[in-house]
Amino acid sequence: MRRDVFQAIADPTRRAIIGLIALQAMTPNALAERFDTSRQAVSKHLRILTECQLVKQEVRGREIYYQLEVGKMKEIDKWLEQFRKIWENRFSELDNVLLTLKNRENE
Amino acid sequence: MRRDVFQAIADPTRRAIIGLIALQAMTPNALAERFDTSRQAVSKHLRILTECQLVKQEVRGREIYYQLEVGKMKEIDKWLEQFRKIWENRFSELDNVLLTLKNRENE
DNA sequence: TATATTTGCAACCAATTGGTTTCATAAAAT
DNA sequence: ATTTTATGAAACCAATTGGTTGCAAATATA
Repeated sequence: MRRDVFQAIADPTRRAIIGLIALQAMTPNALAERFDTSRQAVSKHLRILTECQLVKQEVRGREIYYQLEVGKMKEIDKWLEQFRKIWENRFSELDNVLLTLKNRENE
Repeated sequence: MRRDVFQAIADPTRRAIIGLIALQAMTPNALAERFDTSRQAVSKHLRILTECQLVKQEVRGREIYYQLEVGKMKEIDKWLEQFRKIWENRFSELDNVLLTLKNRENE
């Protein structure tokens, strides 16, 4: 079964869960209240997030607090790095095109 | 049908395609040679990438050159922004512990 | 003109996904 | 001691996914 960060963040509910537990640890029940699905569905999402180490658990009695493993998010950032270089350079490329067009007008 | 950037980058083959056409525009045939799947499979990936505007086409005779719409990648970057703040401020280490403790107090 | 090349699309298929309901277990509350 | 609460896991299901093969259309080449 493929379990990586990219597959994990593909689902909108999971992205929302990530957004919530990034701010503070939450239990499955507390999370489920925020969504329009069953607690069990949220539990399955948490299992997926756990499997790709995006989330860690802290057991407290019968409750389990889930919290984001923020560092894992860097994996996405790392992959984005190569494109960030490009889109930052795009500005100068665009500028060059505009300059060329402007120069042609002046001839 | 859900078509967003996050779903698009979930597939490893699509991520590889994105990586390739980020550097230079390529035809479906040229792309297919780089992978262990059929041209049609690559074509389907390109369709998905097109549908979420991650890719633009340039028709040249019977060939179609696909190129990355780099700006669209910023959407991922934008989503990551909120977490970048956390991991850069080493917020994840100490303060999340404090948040958890605060959470306990509130019960 | 006839043939080869490049491509997208439709039909089909097995595997995966995200959801459900039902159940068992463990901890807290009564 | 009994009941309530919190949770994960299993069985099931419809929809989606990523792949295939077999077209048809359009462009290039002989």
